[in-house]
Amino acid sequence: MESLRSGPATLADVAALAGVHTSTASRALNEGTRPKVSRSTVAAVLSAARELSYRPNSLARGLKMSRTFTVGMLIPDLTNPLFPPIVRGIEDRLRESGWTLIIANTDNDDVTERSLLDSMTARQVDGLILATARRDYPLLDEITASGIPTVLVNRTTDELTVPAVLGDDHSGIGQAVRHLAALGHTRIAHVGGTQAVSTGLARHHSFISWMRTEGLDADPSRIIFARWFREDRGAEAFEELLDSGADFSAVVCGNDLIALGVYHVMRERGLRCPDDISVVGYNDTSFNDSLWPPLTSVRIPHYEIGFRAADLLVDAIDRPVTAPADVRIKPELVVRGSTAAPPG
Amino acid sequence: MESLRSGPATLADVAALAGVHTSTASRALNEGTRPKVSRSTVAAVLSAARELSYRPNSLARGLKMSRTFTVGMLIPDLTNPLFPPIVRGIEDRLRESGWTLIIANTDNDDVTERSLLDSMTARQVDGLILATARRDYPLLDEITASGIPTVLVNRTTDELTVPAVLGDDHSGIGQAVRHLAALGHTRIAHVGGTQAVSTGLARHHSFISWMRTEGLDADPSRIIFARWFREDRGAEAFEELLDSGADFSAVVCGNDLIALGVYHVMRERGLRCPDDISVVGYNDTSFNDSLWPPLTSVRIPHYEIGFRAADLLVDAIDRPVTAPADVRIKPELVVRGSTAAPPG
DNA sequence: ATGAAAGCGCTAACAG
DNA sequence: CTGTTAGCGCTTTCAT
Repeated sequence: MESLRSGPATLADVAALAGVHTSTASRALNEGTRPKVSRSTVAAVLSAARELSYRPNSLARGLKMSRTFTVGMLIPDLTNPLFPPIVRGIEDRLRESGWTLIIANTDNDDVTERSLLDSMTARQVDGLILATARRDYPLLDEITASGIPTVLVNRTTDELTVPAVLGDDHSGIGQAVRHLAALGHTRIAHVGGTQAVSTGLARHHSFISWMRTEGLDADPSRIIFARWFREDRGAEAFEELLDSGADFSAVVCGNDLIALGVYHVMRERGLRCPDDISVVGYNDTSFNDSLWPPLTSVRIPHYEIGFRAADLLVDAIDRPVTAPADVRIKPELVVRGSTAAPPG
Repeated sequence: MESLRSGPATLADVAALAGVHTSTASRALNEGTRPKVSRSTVAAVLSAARELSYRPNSLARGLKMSRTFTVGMLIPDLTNPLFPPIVRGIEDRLRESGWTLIIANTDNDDVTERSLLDSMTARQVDGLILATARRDYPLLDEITASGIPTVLVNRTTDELTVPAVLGDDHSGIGQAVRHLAALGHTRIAHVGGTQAVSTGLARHHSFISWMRTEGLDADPSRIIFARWFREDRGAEAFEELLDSGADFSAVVCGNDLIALGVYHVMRERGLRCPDDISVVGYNDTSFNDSLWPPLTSVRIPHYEIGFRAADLLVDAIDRPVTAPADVRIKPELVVRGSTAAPPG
């Protein structure tokens, strides 16, 4: 029953084989319009479609319906272990509804980001998920102005014009600080991440706030920021902290990579973890329990964050306008070998 | 100069503003056909396009040209740290030529894989990059039959019907074995990965071959396979090897995750690395130098592998048929603290 | 319940 | 060099 046409079967082929008009075939094939077609014709069309292994051309369909069932996602860099689970969560949720994801890496470059955005809108994506937000994020205004449904993930902006799905940093840092306090630490340091990004700021503020709650002194001399969420930047900052003569028995890090930097510096300087200094990471990205000592860290359910973000987006696309509300997912402290009672 | 139409500007809008016909506008906008249009008209069209921030609708264009400038990629699981750098390499190369990548995770499930493939062909992808190949991979026949240009990456099949870009496992394992031999090891074990995948088999065969080349005994009792490239499977296999009473002073692992499993078991059993047993990993995925001891591993240039694969694919799409030739990228042994001279 | 006809936005012959 | 015409494959009024 091979047709002579080259290439995959089209709706016209199916219609011809079923002996009906293309419009009827279309109605029979689509869930929504199927009731308008007689049972017998539906059967005929469906069997014709199966026989020809018909797959609707989503380009044609998208052109007609001005809906592509495609979502674009911008991330800083996929090789940051933070993002793959988020992406998986998004993909899995999107696939449930038959949507496809296009991701692209911006490498934190504004020009790249804008050009990628252009290419995505040219591809008529139905929605956008951005993991690239900085606290000050002018690009977002243009995007919202364009009316394309958008959800932020993992990070948010200072002005909340768009819904975001994030880890609850206040809760996470609280668990870290309380854990250390319970072990008997009173002089706790913080090596934070860049304050240009919402997570860096939130963890920093939460640190101060929880220290006070615990009745501890959030001494500014024990707080320092890595210039970026990277191991080398973390090492740099921690060295500076040590060299400043700051006096502490534990460190809460802005993320795991910063904690790795702290590990390196400690090893170099002959400081033992946790004997001399306890260390807590953040995110609990892979491999923490293969480190030595295994790193105590605040585990963020990244997969779920992605999943919820996609959920929100699909909603936003279906429903025109909903008020932008953030979703904050609760993290959980995973205690491992890098934290113990303070020395002495 | 805002038009009354809602939504983004179309070619017709640009043509109207420039005072020419759409076809002329189209010719002026496209590099290839631009020479057919007078200098002045080109200028008028271009300026009109800029004024309206015109972006060609790639759906319409794709429908017309039956070319979408989109490539589909299938991977087992993005959260395996092996894949992000490959994906980055592919994306970066693709972007150079204005192509977009769609990736999807199969979780090693055949049914999922087929359905994802369907959805990609429905989206009219111009080419496919597969990181999901097993040595026996019937799906590939259907794909090649469909005529869609395809490149394999990281793994290949037994029958080579399609070009593949891979790490040179023979070279990599050779470097590992020679390194250990040079340190004085003679009784070297191998905890390989699954033999259902080309890399598992190639590394295993290369191990035997290089042992012989070095004049060492590739004793089968020192060779065992993890059921999968995972830490728990690696631990499982290594325990079995130890329990079998095999006698060795070094282990070459099928990949880093298996090596992590080996680390865990050694720690549990009070074996010291490298004092009692030297360990070599494979792939050199992130974090190896944050482990303790830092893991000696064969570094595969994954980014470059992805880049070359995309290169090959773009070529294959432009040029109808080229003979399928594999590209094998040379890896490099990174020596760290997990390897040393044998005890005694 | 089905067919006819129009059109999404674009490019590609084919005139002129 | 430019305009006319047609059509990619699909959905969707509008008739019937």
